[in-house]
Amino acid sequence: MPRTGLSAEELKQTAVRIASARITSQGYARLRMTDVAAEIGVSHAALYAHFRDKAALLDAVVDCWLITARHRLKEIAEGPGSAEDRLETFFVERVRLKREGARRDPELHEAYCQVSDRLRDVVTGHLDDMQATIAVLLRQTIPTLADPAHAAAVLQTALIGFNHPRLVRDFLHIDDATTERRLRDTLRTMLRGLRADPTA
Amino acid sequence: MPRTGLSAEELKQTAVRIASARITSQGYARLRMTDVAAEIGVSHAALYAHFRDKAALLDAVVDCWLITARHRLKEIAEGPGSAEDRLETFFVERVRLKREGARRDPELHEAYCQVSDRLRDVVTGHLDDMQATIAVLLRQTIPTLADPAHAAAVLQTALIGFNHPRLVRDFLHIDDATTERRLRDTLRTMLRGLRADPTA
DNA sequence: CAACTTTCACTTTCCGTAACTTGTAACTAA
DNA sequence: TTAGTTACAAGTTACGGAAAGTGAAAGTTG
Repeated sequence: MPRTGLSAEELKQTAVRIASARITSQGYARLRMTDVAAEIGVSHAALYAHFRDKAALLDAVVDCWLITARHRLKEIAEGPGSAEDRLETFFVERVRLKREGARRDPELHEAYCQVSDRLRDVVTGHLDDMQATIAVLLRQTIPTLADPAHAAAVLQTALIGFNHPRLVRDFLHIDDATTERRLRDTLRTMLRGLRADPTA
Repeated sequence: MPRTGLSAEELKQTAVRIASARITSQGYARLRMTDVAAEIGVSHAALYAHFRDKAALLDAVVDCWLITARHRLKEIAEGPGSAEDRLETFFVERVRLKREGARRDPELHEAYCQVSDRLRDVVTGHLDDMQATIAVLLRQTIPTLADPAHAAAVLQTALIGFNHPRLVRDFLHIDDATTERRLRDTLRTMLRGLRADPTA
């Protein structure tokens, strides 16, 4: 039993929780391993037994949020309703979650932007997962699609303006209804295009 | 006749040229009114007779480049070939110009990003002009379109990942051929979608 | 009198230095 | 022997004062 009374997993989760709270209250730029460690009651060096480096702690913080989002979006993708409705709801909800997150907690969103900018595994893995889900939904929506994976990639490209973390932040000044309307217009136009030529 | 021997317009253009060169050689962040003025051979305060403030000089620098791009793109839009070919070439060339600019002169591109981030008139005006041109090309490409202006806006949204100054810079690591292929795929999917339902 | 310069107040940046932070290795305690 | 701590080097940030920059107004020059 470790001297802290916490298992390795418990200590990791405590560190993530504390780091997350400190980012929210003091800003992304002021996150210190020394502060997190002090709040747990260990030396800062002890954290390196659990996280490879500071960036790994940040990854873990962001991953916590991405996991929550993934679960919510998986529920939608696998829930009731037509494939096309689920696909549309998936995209709308994904944007809504992101905008809400960026608005409610801009510093945690900045952490996400930083991790995303550096193409860290937690984010690229998340994007791969999302894209795979979109491909599945596309195949269900347009069964004649020759290459659903390619179509998913093109669709993601067309919707990057709604989903890219930095653009999400930059476009928060545009109201939710307008954003959602444009998202639906763009998505529907893409789907009609994919349907019109499923071999492309 | 002014003491510098330059007309007001000549002095402005000299200032823009010098500022542009200094941004390129020393970086956007190190542009100083005092340096530009010294290079012209006037006091820094004399520049304020020609530019409202430093931001206005920056606007003029960026506008210089935007005007060049606009001319090139207008040539394409009004040149030979089918409307659809012109439309596609317009988008491909626009992206090519931006990527080339960002690659060849990253500091001037940063100036553009800053001016764009602040939603300065020179950039919003440029975007309006581009969108109007796109609407014209769309009407020629799909004459049944109920609202070409709206369709142009939706199309711009779908292609923002290729055109947004900061994303242009971030995606330079992706090779030109891949970028162009994805751009054409996305554009063609959108056009098929617009054609499939021109009232949307 | 137009086109400058000089001067000024305020703001921003630079710079040297001290303090802090990160990550590692040796050491210690339970 | 695991789970820490301490000490350290190298790197980064904070800070205060000096220097420089911005923009406006008064003054000067051709």
